[in-house]
Amino acid sequence: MSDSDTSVVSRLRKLIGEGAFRQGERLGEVAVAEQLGVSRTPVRLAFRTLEQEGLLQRAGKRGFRVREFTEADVLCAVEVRGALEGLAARRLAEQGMSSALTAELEFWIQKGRDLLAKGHLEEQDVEVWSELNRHFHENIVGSAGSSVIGDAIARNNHLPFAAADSIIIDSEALDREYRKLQLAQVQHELVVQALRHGEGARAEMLMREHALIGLRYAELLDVGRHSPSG
Amino acid sequence: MSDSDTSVVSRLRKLIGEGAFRQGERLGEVAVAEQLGVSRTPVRLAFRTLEQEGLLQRAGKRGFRVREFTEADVLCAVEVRGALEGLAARRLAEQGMSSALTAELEFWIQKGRDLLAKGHLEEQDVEVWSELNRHFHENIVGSAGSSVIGDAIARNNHLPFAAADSIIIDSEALDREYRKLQLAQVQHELVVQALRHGEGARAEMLMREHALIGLRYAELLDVGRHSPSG
DNA sequence: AATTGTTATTTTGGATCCAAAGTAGATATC
DNA sequence: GATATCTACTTTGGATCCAAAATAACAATT
Repeated sequence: MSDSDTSVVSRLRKLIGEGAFRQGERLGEVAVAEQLGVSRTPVRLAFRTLEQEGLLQRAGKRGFRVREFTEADVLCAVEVRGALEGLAARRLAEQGMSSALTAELEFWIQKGRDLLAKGHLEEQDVEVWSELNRHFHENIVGSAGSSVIGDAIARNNHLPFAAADSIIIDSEALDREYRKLQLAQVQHELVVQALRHGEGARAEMLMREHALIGLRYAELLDVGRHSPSG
Repeated sequence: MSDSDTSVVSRLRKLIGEGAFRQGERLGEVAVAEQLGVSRTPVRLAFRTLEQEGLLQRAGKRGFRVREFTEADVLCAVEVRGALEGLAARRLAEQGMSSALTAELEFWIQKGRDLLAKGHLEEQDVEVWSELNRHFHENIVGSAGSSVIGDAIARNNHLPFAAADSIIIDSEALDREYRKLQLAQVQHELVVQALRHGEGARAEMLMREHALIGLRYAELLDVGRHSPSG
């Protein structure tokens, strides 16, 4: 039993995310089974899961193929997350935050302040940020009064580029990443501010904008460094 | 081959939607297989699909149980659809509509006008409305530039109460349903108006409000009929 | 009497076998 | 030469068998 099935799912998820298969490539059950060293059964089960996650598509009446993603798909997936997290934030602002939740959010906010306090970013800080960022988002989404929103976000996050913690990649340019995280921190603090004051619309819009930080802010943050054309 | 697998999935989906199983009831593979008259294999495949759809949940390390839905879940699922359809509408307004799409939407709008022109609702009108309503929504969501939004909506719609065409139920009170459809028609027309003028924010909000028509408008439409307390 | 350890039963995961459906290729006929 | 039909091969769906894991029940010991 164990999680051999989950393992096949996650192994395939990883392979697809890494681009081990061509976009649109047809995946045969036997071929994948041999490649992973298991029988057809767990592969068949995994295909159904991955189909629902959106990583595979049915190829006509026979088999599955690797889902193809365009630039527009990536942007859309990020906007979807923004819309859903924004919805969660608005609901949370409208229903009011418990003091426990307020404290929890403040805790992770403070972690962020501490991280950025030293004025620059180091390698090991990346994981710390990823951790606190995840907790921040999960606390908001998880407190929206229903797991439905969180489920929708989780399904969307199966698209490898849509997840909230896929912000950090470039550990070569730590100074640029530092400024990005500074901005993200400000956005986090503003969201909490709006939530505390019950400002639903503002919380929603801030959260939605915050989702775009991984996409649209790169060139902005390079202004004054490399190309001052921005 | 055929769609025996799909059949098991949809049969189970139907059974769950009808409440054939208790909320939170554990489903064993053998029991369900016997009940449906198939072997364990298609049931195992179906469980994975239904888990991703959110109708089943993993029960610890062993088996699945029927997902429990609260009132808050229902409201949230509808709001999620509103948020996603709103996102699609805003994107569509911002990118501009093709003349073909405009014509298509106008066509279904006109169908709605025709349906409501005679001043009352009949039994067979329900299916006609369901058809045009579906086309209206699918055209907007399908033209948002990426299938990601549509996929997210489709996954959300697997929750039996969240789908857009679950508006109509009460064929006993056709006069109330008529007024509801009148309102829906106006909302459809306003959405198209906003889309044509490139009013993204307005299109988004109209679409979002439109999603709530099945939930929050019942008492409103009863005003002046049964209980004038609204 | 309570707790722990062992055993038995239940249930799921994985592998293999068979059947059915689809696709492709070849042959025959027009 | 083109098209249509038939056949062979590929691939997936369903059933069954076996193994492993988890739960439950029972017994033994403290």
